[in-house]
Amino acid sequence: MLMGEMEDLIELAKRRGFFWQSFSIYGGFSGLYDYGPLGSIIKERVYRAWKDIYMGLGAIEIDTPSLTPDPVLKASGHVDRFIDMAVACTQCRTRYKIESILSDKGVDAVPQNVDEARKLMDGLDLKCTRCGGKLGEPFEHHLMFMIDSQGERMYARPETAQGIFVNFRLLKNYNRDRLPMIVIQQGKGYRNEISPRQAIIRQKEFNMAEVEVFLDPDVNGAFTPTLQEEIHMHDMDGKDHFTTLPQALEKNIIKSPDHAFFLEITYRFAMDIGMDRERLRFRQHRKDELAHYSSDCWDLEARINDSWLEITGISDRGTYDLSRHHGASGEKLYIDGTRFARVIEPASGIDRIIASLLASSMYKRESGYSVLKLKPEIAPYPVALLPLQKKDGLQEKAMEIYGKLKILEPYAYYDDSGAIGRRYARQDEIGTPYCITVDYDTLEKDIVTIRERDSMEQIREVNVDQILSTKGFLNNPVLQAFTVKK
RNA sequence: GCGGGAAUAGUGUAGUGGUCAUCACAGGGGCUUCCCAAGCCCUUAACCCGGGUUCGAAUCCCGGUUCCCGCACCA
Repeated sequence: MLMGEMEDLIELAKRRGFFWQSFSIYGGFSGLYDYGPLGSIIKERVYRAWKDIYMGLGAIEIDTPSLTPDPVLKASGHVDRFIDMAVACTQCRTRYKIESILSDKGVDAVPQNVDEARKLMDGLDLKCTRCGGKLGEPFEHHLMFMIDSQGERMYARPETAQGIFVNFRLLKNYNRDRLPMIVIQQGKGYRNEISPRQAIIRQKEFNMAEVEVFLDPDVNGAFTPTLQEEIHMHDMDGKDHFTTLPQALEKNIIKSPDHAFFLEITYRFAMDIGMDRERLRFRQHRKDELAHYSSDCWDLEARINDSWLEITGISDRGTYDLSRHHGASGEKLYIDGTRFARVIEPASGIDRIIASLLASSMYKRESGYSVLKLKPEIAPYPVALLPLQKKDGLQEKAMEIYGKLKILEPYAYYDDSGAIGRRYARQDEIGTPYCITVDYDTLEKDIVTIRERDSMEQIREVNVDQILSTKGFLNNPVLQAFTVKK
C-alpha cells in the first residue's frame, strides 16, 4: 500500500523538512513523528483555515488538558471500549478479544478485568480458531495510554471532544444559553496503536481538530446545506452517488439537514486548503462499524495510493455524551427542563489532511523534477527573493529589498546560492508559489521579475515599490497579472 | 503482536571477511560569457544499536530497535 505517492512524499518530507520520524538519533520510535520547519508552518496554516471557517459560523474555541482523569473516560464509554480483555494462542500467538470469543460461544458479556475474564472463560472449551492451539492467560489490551498520577489513574485523551462535553454548562453560560452552539478545539490525541504505519497517517500521538455542534433536539434544520456542487457520496449500502448536498437530503441519502450542512462545511474546508476534489468522497459508516456513541457517521475520505483514507469523521453523537456525563457527574447538563442537546461532531485528523494534501499536490515536470502545487495561502513560503547572481552588487541590492519585504511578509524566503534555475527548482519542490528575481535592471531601474510556480510564467519590470506596497505578499495586486489563477 | 524482507553521508545507492568504504544527487565555498536543478575546481558528510565468532566484521551469528509487505488490530 505504501508505494508511489506516499513513498515519494516521505522521501521529500524528510529531505526538505516537512516531517520525519521522531527520536531518530536513538534509533527512532514507532508511531511518533516530528514536523520539521516547513511542516510546522503548513500545520499552522491548515489549523488556521479550519479555525477561520468555524469562527465565521460563530464558533467559540476552548483548550483543555490532554491528561484526562479516569471517571471522565469511564462516563464517556472509552474505558470499556478502549481497554479490551484479550487472550493469545500459546502456539501461533494470534490475539483475540475475549469479548468476541465469548459471544461465539453464546456468552454475551464484557469482562472488565482479568479475574472476570478468567471466570467467564472457565469451563468453556476454548481453542484457537486458526491453529486449534491452547489459549493462554487473559490480559488487558490497552488502546489508551494509562498514566499514574500519585495513585490516581489518568489517561492521555483518545479524542479532544470530552474536554468540550464536560465543560458544557460553562460554555452554555458563556454563550448566553443560545443554541445552536458551536465549540471547537484543536490539540493532540493519543492512541496506543498496535502497529502504527505509513508515517504521519497512523501515529500514537496525533493532531486533531474537533468541533461539537450543540443543537436543539426538537429543531430539525437549524443548519441546512446550500452548496451547488456535485459531490461523491458512498452510502452504507456501498452505493455511489454524485449529487449536491441539498439533493442528497431530498433523496434521503442523508437524513438530517444539520448533519448535511456540516458535511458541506467540511467540504468547504477541504477546498479552502486546496484539496483535490477529484480525490475526495464522503463515505457513510455501516451500522456495524459505528462508534459506540454514534448513530450516523459520514467520513470525508481522500484517495491516496489508490485507496481511501479517512481524514474527517462527521458523526451524529445524538445526546449520548451529555446524558452520560449528566448521569455520571451529577451535574445537570440539560439545555432546559429535561432535554439534552443533540450533538453533531466533525472531527478532523490534521496529520492525515496534511499527508493527503501534500501527496495530491506533488507532480513531476517533464524535466523529472517535482513540484508541490500548494495553494499560495497554504505554502510555507508565499514568496522567495532571489538575486540572479551574487556579484556586481546584486546580492547587496537583494538583501536590501529582502529586509524591507520581510517587514511586510514575515514568511518571505531568501536564497542566493548556486545557479538561478536550481533555486527556482528548490522553491518549486517546497511549493513556493512566487519568486522575485533581482537582476541588473534592478540596480539601474529598480525593477524586478516575478515568476509563478506552475506556469513558470514571468512578469517583468515590476517596480520594487510595488512589491513593497502591501502587508502580506499574496495581497499584492501585481499578482493579478498572472494568467493562471492565484 | 505473528510471518517474510530490509537498514551504509541529507537523499538514493555500491560493497559476501583484509589499503583511506563506492558512486550519483542534494548541501557549503569558488570560477564562469548566468532566468529555469548547465559546466569546472575545492569541500562537508555514512556502515541502526548491543553482544559474539575471528588475527581482522559494513560483510558471518545472536539479541534489540526501526522501516516495508502480508495477517491481525484500527473507539
